[in-house]
Amino acid sequence: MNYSKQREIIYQALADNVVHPSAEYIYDVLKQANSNISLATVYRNLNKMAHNGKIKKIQGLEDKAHFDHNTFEHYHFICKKCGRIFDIPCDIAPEIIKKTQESTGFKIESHDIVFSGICRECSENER
Amino acid sequence: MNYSKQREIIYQALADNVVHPSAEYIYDVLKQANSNISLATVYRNLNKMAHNGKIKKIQGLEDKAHFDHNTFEHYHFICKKCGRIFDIPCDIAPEIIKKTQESTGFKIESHDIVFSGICRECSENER
DNA sequence: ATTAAATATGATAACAATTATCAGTTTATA
DNA sequence: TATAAACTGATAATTGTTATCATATTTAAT
Repeated sequence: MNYSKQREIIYQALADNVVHPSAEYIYDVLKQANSNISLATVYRNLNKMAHNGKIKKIQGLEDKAHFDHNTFEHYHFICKKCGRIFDIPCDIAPEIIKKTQESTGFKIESHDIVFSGICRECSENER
Repeated sequence: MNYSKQREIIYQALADNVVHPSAEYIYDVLKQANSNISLATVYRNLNKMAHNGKIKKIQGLEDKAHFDHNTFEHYHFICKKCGRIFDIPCDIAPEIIKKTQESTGFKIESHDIVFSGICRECSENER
């Protein structure tokens, strides 16, 4: 894999961003920053980086994929009301994985946990 | 929700099936069984049944959704080689949920865990 | 049984997210 | 600096899924 300027700015846009953006969102951000990047390039590089573990791809309840530059082990919560995605720190999973691997004989290389429900803010706004 | 013949045969096709089929797969099965069912009807009813808890929708690693008539709590493993989806029984999750709910204040309504890697069979075939 | 309202259907058009294509450009390497 | 490999922008194509709509089926009330 060669160096590429576009991959660099895509990663930066992802890392600078508080939320967990979609490919389209990153594309819009970069467009507004006067880059003449192509949407295909955004998809290509996000997938490439997700593939080799530089970033994480979040594919869960929704129709489109989201990305996360945080690669330390954590999970996600999607709010059904506002659609926001929150990080969920978690340390119980290693047990599950070990247990599962032993009982099934499967080689587990990755795993994802996606919770969904109503976030606190939306829950409070409800009444 | 009214009774419907089509929903009945869709559920049967799902329940009779060993694998975790996609909507398209169920459609093909029913087509070959001489039903003149429509693909839209398959999608409509799978989603409806998933919505009211009669079946489970698996949305995870792949590009398309899969369905499962097993509604007891369990998770899934997707083999990166053969693409098959396996059930993973699991009883640790309730702890995670309680913990997460307490620490975040989020109301968790559902969750999904998708493991991926290489299944035993593919692992053995590798050498 | 007959009717009327609600719900479901098949066929297909529309849609949104993503990927493939391809000619031209950039990067790494010899 | 020449060459091959990798990357890019523009956009066409693909894929999974949903919307539309005229017709048919189901349900409940007469």
